[in-house]
Amino acid sequence: MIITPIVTYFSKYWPLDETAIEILNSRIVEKKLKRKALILKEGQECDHFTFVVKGCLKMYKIGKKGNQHNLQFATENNWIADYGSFYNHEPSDLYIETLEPSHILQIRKNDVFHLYDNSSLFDRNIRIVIENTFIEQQKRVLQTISSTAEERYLYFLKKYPNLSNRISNVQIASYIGVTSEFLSIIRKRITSI
Amino acid sequence: MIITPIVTYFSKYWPLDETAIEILNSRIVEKKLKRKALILKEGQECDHFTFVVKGCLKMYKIGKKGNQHNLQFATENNWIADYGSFYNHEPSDLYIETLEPSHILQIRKNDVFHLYDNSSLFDRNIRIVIENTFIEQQKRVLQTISSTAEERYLYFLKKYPNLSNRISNVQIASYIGVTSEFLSIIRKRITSI
DNA sequence: AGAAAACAATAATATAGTTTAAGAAAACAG
DNA sequence: CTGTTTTCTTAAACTATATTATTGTTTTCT
Repeated sequence: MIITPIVTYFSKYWPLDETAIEILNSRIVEKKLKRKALILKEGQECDHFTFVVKGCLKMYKIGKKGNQHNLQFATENNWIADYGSFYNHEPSDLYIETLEPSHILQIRKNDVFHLYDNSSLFDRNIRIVIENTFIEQQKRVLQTISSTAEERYLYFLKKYPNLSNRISNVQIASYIGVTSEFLSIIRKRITSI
Repeated sequence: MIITPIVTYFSKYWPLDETAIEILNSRIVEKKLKRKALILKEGQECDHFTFVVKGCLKMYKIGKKGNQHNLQFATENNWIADYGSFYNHEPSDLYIETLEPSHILQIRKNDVFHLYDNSSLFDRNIRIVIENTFIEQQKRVLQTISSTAEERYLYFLKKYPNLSNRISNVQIASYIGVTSEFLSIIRKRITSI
């Protein structure tokens, strides 16, 4: 079944029952995307939750000077969405784009609400997903206001060891909030110790 | 009734019914605190949601060098809690402290879950509170990785005009992620234009 | 009211991070 | 497989921010 990866994912928390699986299965949209495909653009409303089966995506904002600032990455078994735009029905100021050819499963907004209403299991699981994202982000705020770029980089390596072998340093630099040139300097400093 | 401020607050979203009000009223803890009172310390589990009736609180982390980093302020009609510690039942690495003599209402963890189970209205309202905090924080992450200190300060002034007249620049500096000396320089630069 | 603590401004010096430019290596697309 | 794009590194000059120290002012506590 197409939704098996999601069922497996939720089995860690509140395993879906027959009913929930059936509803979910009838409302999922499967997509295979090539590299650099956009699934959300600034100005659009984020009207879907995306689950990554295979591949890698980034969510970013474009700043005044035209440079990208990465807010989040998502790889296998991660969820990605601009929850602010989604829940407040507002246009997003973010982009979501594949960094690799990717296989994703999406649930459209209407279907998310339908699932909330028809299965408290789905509701609880999604809440956990959002809570975890929230907690991650809180740590990140604290880190960005209290650590140096080098500390942020080392933390990133420790926290996402597989990611850092998979995406370019340009993307990592944009995530930790420095230029890629400065990340080069940091990397040199670290390896030369 | 003690909980009137909370009832009024929720009336903006999903107004509580008789039942919900009664349950809530029986499980609220009222506190009057003086300045510099701690309601959460590093190492403790955050086992309460706090609603500010009157006064001002800050939530912060203490960094390696002993300096405070403000994550959030809460004034009248704001909620404050370390949701990460609360939901994952983990010790917090944050402090929550009054900046002024304050009047607060607290709901202990057990009671929060009891309320979730017994009133879907309460459940929905709290979810909205957390969602909003989450969305705020997402904006903040983007800002810290993409803006200068001066931009962050101007944004803070615009966003929290009453707060900035009420708390010291030391606190604001700690929130936007600069030293108070550098904030002085920024302020001079701004007013001299 | 008076002592103690916290605050705000300033300046000099030091460090962290950006910008621009350029070239070599690696990855990608047709 | 080859031309094109992206990535990584380096360096010099520049800008943003931290650190330390000093001083006068305001706020808080008793």
